[in-house]
Amino acid sequence: MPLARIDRRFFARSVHEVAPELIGATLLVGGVGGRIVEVEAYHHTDPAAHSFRGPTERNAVMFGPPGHAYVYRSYGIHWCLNFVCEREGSASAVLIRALEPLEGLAKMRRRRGLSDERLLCAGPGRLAEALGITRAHNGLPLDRPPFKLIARTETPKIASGLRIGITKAAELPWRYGLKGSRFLSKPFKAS
DNA sequence: TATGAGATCAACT
DNA sequence: GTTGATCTCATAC
Repeated sequence: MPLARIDRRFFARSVHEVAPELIGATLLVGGVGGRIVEVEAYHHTDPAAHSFRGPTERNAVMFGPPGHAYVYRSYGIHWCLNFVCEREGSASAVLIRALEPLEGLAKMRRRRGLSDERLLCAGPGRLAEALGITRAHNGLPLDRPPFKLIARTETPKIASGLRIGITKAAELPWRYGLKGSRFLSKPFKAS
């Protein structure tokens, strides 16, 4: 079965198209990773997006070309991984929130310190730690090593709902997930 | 099970 | 000086 790589042109579209299509795709960083089961879209019209107030030193990558990684420090402790999408007036990106671990389990467990498999990548901070994401990955293209993105081979059932952990524009339903997955950072309401 | 504190950086007021 | 796209551990119910 051909494993189609996703190249950076995939991201040259609206976040709202890209985000749900990423569910079910496989993300590997240095050969370690798994299937994407949860993402959130951050659009430039969205007060919760880092790009909302214009470019800064931190979010500069979001204002660059699509198909690159935007990595930022969250709450001073965690790293969070985003995929930059097309600018529609201003910058936008997809936050990768959870993976189903498939490759390099031992390595991920070591990095995370003997964690339950279900919690290895369930949440943006955990995911970044398990994949070894740091500032060094900020601005790297997603279609070149150490990144490897593989297109999904079938269309999964997508759930959508409210985003998590934010206070601004929390009512926007721009969180997407793989329906029924046990690797989500939080369950979606049944719908 | 549920709430609360702490860790600690960059942007914002 | 405060707050946030978070997580973990501790203590309380």
